[in-house]
Formats: sequence, structure tokens, C-alpha cells
Amino acid sequence: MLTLPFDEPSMRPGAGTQFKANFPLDCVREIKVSKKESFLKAADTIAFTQTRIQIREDDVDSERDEDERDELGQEDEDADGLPGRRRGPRKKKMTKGRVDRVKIRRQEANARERSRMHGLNNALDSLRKVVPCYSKTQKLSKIETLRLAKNYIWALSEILSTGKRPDLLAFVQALCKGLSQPTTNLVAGCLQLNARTCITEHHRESPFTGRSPFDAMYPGPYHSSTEAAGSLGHGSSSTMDVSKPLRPFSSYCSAYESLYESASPECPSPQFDSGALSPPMNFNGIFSLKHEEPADYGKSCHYGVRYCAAVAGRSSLGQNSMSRVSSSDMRDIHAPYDIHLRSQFYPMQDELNTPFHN
DNA sequence: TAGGCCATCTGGTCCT
DNA sequence: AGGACCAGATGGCCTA
Repeated sequence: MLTLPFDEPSMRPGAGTQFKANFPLDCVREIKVSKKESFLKAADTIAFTQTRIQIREDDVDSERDEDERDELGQEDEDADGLPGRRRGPRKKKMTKGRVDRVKIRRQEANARERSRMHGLNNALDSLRKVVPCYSKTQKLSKIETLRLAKNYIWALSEILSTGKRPDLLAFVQALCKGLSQPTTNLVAGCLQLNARTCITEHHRESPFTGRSPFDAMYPGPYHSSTEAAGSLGHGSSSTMDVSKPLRPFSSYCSAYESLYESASPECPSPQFDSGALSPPMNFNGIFSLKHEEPADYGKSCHYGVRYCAAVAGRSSLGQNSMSRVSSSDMRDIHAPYDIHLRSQFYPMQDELNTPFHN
């Protein structure tokens, strides 16, 4: 499901301090340590605490020794009759206590660094949940998550700025721009899209003639032709022509530019080999960009941007789901990415997306 | 077995 | 001085 939970606590400014408290339980489960690790950690903690106590006692002793030595040194200097000869800060000797304190500080710094990286990974996990491809079974890597998020933001901002109804394929291509082939396959799988069929059919037609594979997904005025319906595997008649080569990725780039009238990010994109794509999947006219919903889905009033061709007045879906963020802002936007109040859309959308959830 | 990904440690730098 | 942040090094795990 393609959603933008702007209202999600972790997305709000100032929510960082409550990050752990608001974090979905699923994520907490994922980072939960095993019993063995818990025991080891507990043992380490005990040993560490004991060490600290011992070291503090040693510190007191060693510092007392240092002070005594310093006093002796001062006496020596005085005895030499050359006071003030030594310039600059006195280099402190690495006594046992000081070495131990350095060790402790290092361990504490390591713990902080671990905690910091865990927070970073948690943030990355939350990002994984809002990009258009999320699966617990096959997690996107860090770099791929960031790339996909960047593409996603860019594509959505283009839609908002141009107010044009984009081509589904171009949108998918924009999302996959710069991603590795496995990730591209994963995204295609998450989109429930027969990428290869879609691409080859798209290649056959002249691009951006107003009739896209997207048109085939929905009945009514947008259902332009039976050919288009076949191109996306509409209903149960989806077939995949594996003999046709994939389009080079660079062509996606130009197509996307012609659609959005601006340069796409990082163009030219790397050209990937035409590896195996997702297996043929039936496309029943319901488009879900995500396999799973956040745990708190529907609890709060989320704004979701979803790929939905149900333009107002053209289908019951559209009529029921056109709770715009701002009617004045969105009135002229006829893009299929309508913004919905998630709480209002939830029952229908849950029903529609049931077949695509993990 | 090589390569990718990841977690962790570590030292350096900057800032308060 | 101490904490945050960063980047390099290293070793483990997994997969093709």
C-alpha cells in the first residue's frame, strides 16, 4: 500500500524523544535479543559494574598517589631551584587508574555508539515501512531503502507540482531508478505488477499517449481498450511474454521526463541486465503498493497517498475515498494518487488489499 | 569461495 | 571533559 502516514508520531517533529515509546511493536520484536544474549549481557553488566566499583576505589588510591608524587615533584623542582622551567600543560602520566578510566570511557562510548546506530536502524526501519515496498520477509538493504525513499519523494513531489496524472509504469520506473535488479524485482513484486509484460507492452505503444497500462486497471471511461487490459494481465488472463527483451533503463528515464517535464533524479540511470523478474501475477484492478500496514494503521487519522484511479465521480471507490486534505489544494489534481484520510478509507481499503498482504 | 550486508569497535573531530 | 557524529577497520553471516 502506498501510504504517507504524516500523522505517525515518529514522523512528527519533536517526536524523537519519544521514539522508542511510539515505535511499532513489530520493530521492537525484530531487535529483541535472544535469551542467551540477554544472559550474556546481564553477566557483562554485572561484571562491568563490579569493575567500575573496583576501578573507582583504585582511582581514589591512584589519584592520591599521583597527588603525592606531584607534591614530591614540586618539592624536587623547588629543590633544583629552577621553578617555572617546565612550560605548557604538564603531560599526565598514564597511571593504572587513568588507563582504567580510559577503558571505561571507551566502553561507554562504544555503548553509546551502539545505541546511536540502533536508533539509526530503527529510523531506517520506519522509513522502510512508508516506502512503497515493504516486506518483513525480505527487507530492503539500507542503501536501497534510502534510494527508494528518495525516488518516492521525488515522484510524489513531481505529481504534486505538475498536477498531472502520471503513467503507472513511469511511476514504477521512477521508483526503481538506481535500484539494483533484485530490489527492482522486489518492488515489482510488491506492486503486484507483471513488470516484464508491462514494460514490453508499454514499449510497443507510443509512450504517454494518455493511454497507459494503468488505464486497463479500472473500468469505465478510463478503460480504453482490450489491448491495454491485456497488457497488464487484467483479471485472470495475464500472460507474460518472456521472449521480449526489457527496455533499457535509460528509456524509462526519458519517458519519465516527458511525463513530468523535468529531469529525473540521477539520470542517466544505471542500466541493469534483464534478469529474471517477478513471476506473472494476476492483476485484478486493485493496486496495492505495500504488503503490510503499520501496526497502528487506521488508529489515527492518517493521510495516505494511494495509487488509485478512482477519480471523483467515476466510481464508487472514488466517491467514497475522496476525502481531500485540502479541497482547494487538491481540486485540480487529477492524478490517480489521491490523498485520503486513512481512517475514513480503512475499511474498504483493507478489504481491497487483503489479497496482497503477506 | 567471493562478494554483499551488517554490527561493532575505534580513533578523530567538533561542539557545548 | 565529555558527548555526538563520522568514517575506517574488522569479523560474522548469508547467498549465488
